[in-house]
Amino acid sequence: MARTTRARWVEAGLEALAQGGPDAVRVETLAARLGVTKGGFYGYFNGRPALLAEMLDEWERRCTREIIAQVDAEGGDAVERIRRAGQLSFSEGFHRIDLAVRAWARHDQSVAERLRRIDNERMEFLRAMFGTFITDADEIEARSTLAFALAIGRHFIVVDHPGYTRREAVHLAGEHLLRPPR
Amino acid sequence: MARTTRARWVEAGLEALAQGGPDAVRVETLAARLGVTKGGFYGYFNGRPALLAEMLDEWERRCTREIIAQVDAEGGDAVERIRRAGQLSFSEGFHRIDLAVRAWARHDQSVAERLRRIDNERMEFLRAMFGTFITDADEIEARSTLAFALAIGRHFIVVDHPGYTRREAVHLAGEHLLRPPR
DNA sequence: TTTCATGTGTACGGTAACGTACAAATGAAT
DNA sequence: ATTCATTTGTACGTTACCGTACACATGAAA
Repeated sequence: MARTTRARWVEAGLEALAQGGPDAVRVETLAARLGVTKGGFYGYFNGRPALLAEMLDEWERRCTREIIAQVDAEGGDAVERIRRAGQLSFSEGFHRIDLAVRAWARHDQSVAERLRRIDNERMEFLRAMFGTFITDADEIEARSTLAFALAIGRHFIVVDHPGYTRREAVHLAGEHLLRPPR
Repeated sequence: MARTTRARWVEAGLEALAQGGPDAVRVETLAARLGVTKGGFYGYFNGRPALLAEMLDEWERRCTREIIAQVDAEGGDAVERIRRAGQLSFSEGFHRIDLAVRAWARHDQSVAERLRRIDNERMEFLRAMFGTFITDADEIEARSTLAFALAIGRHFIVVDHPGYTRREAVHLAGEHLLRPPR
């Protein structure tokens, strides 16, 4: 029967990770959420660490394939593609897991290495896009770094923007980066 | 004898927080690190949650007072002050706790509220500084947001900057924000 | 229908914490 | 030196979790 269950453990794990960080990924807690006991778990996974590893595999897979392919598919000009990449890479549903992985990477070396691969890909994409309307290498690097930092940082900053909604403020910041060079 | 011990529990707690997040703040672990048992702990604190609360009090105190006062004391022109504020607010030793608190705030409402107070103060400071050489309100908000995002985001991004050191890349990004408006 | 593999529940033992109670140590005041 | 308050160590009960063992259920194949 329900042999889909393996993927469901991973899915539940990612959900728990997004909500409460890696320490919230507890075998028995997940089991309860799935409406089963942990009985079956150890048939699928070689212990909790194995689940965590598979969760990261799954997350990495989602980031790598889906995002960039989707942006390339839709096309558009440089500015349009940067906007889309930003919107996709850090859209709801993705970013919750993403941010949890980032926090996790800060005190786990092996997670940090996986994240480096993902981040390098995204950064390359940003450089390529900025490179379509900026020639100066320093400026490409500066704007790419700022764009990435904005995409991530905004979720870790808890601040009011009097006179603006949060969305507006972030939008202004994004537009600032997309202005043509002088 | 050692009646300073209360502050030492808080200090050890902040250290553990910086290294491993709030879940690493365990009474018995801290005790071991302090070379005592947890015997005395419950004389000072009304349980683990009370320690966490006091840790946040202490962190908040340090952020609020020390940083801005120090910047105001040293003076300098606008650009100089922004640089100093950035360097101080997010300097080694401070930022480790800071980043842990940010990650924590993402799944704890009460922590998020404390962080909001701190972040609002810092953001006000950034706006004031940018306001000394920029008049357009939108641009002030955009640059302040980007500056803050850069200060925080850079620690959550794991990326290589081919041709640049990490430091250089961040520096380029910072300088980009400090350029005079057109 | 019987057989069989597989997934699941139950039960167990182990570990790491929390928090409490109380006795022992220890520094300071008289 | 004796007393006292404070701090600390030890012991205990409790909870939450890990991982293992094994019996039971159940759907698919013979």
